[in-house]
Amino acid sequence: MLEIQRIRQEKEAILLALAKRNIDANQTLDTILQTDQNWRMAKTQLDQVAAEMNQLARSIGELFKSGQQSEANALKEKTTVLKTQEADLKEQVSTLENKLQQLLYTLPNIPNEAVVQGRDAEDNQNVFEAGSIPQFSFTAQPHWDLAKKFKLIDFELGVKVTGAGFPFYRGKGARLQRALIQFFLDEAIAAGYEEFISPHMVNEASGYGTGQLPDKEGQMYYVQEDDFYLIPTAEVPLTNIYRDVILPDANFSIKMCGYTPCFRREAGSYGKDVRGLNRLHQFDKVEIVRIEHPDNSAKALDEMIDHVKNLLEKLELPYRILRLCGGDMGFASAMTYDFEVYSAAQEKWLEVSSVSRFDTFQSNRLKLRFKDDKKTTLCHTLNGSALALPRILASLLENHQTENGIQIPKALQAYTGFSVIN
RNA sequence: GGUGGGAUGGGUGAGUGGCUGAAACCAACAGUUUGCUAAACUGUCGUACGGGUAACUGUACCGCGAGUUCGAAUCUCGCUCCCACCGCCA
Repeated sequence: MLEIQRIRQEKEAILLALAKRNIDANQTLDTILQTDQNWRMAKTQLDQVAAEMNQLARSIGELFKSGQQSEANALKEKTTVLKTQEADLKEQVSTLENKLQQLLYTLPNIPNEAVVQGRDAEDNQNVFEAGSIPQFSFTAQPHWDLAKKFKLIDFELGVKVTGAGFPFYRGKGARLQRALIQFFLDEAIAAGYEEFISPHMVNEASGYGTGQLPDKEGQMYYVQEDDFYLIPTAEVPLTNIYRDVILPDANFSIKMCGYTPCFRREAGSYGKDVRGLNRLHQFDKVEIVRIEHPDNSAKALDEMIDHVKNLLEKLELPYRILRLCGGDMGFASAMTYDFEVYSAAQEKWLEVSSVSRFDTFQSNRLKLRFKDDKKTTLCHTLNGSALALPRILASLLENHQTENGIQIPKALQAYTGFSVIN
């Protein structure tokens, strides 16, 4: 959520920045500013009336105490008019406040200067590539065939027990999965992130805090009976640890990580790239989250990128990094780097990580601030996948397949306990 | 699920209608004292929004929402959450 003060002061700049998302926010911003102005006017009036009421009430109290009944009663009469005025103004103020809040909630974050305008994934900038794409002397198989052949994943069983997009991992597939989680967590911990095991369901306030609500309402699984949402990413519980928190000084750098399953309804995306592990309703992910001083968030983002790079290199996977264009960025993000791994058998790039800075967009919703001298200032938040499992698994299977089975990368072998799947 | 208790500032906790934005203590911060540390003493010490260049000032907030009243942390109603015990379950 953008700060209203900022919209007041830098409307033009915001407009320009939002244009990178292909959004013409001119009208929305005008409505916001108009509503804000009306709100302020009503608020000022309300404050004045309230001050008058307080004054009167005090006088009446004193009169009663000194036994001046009739004078007190006379003053009482005066309050009736003020009371209706106050009620009126209160109504106005809260209506305007709600309206403003709604407007602000639906406005996405403004992209960083480095982000280019663009419509969709086509316009993303390729900023880095590493690793070599394997050449096979045989016909490479896609992971869903390999998974079946080696009994690693059972999609049909998942359909039977739950539904599409909820696979079973079994045997070496399950162990590989667990090994990856452990590997990712160990790497994150070594990089200074504190591990958390978090709830897998969150309340509504948390959904709003990180921006999933109201924007992605229909994309989360919802437990009506208790009003809980199944988390779509560990970002939600981890970042919300710091909802309504004021850090005592400006000297902080909070690094958290956590493994959780992630639940996504993926409504509307049926039929597209959903084969095998490419898109699931439940998947596993290790997330890294940072809360930083505004001056430090650019550096933090770089560190996170290096961290993910390092993971992919240890897994010996060819990958590239894209800086997302305005149109392809998430609602809350100011700048996002996507990591894509090349899948040799599918012959396409698969997104395995998304690393973003949110600047003050989340912290403004979260009311996450720090004290700087006397002032309270909004923190910056960042997060990234490090990493999401299914497509990593898919590309491990596809890229590391040989005629004698699937080779496990060295760095993982200590975790799996086996070096080949055959 | 049943019964009972509770929700006040960073923490503990007082406060049953006006003098309470809120005692006291602890923590924190600044200073004085001190050979150092400690102790002692003094002061500061919530958040948000509005107005003002500023000093400052107004308003709101004692879980949330309504209500009673000239006036509510305090009274009434509804809700939420927490704790304890019992039951059930892992």
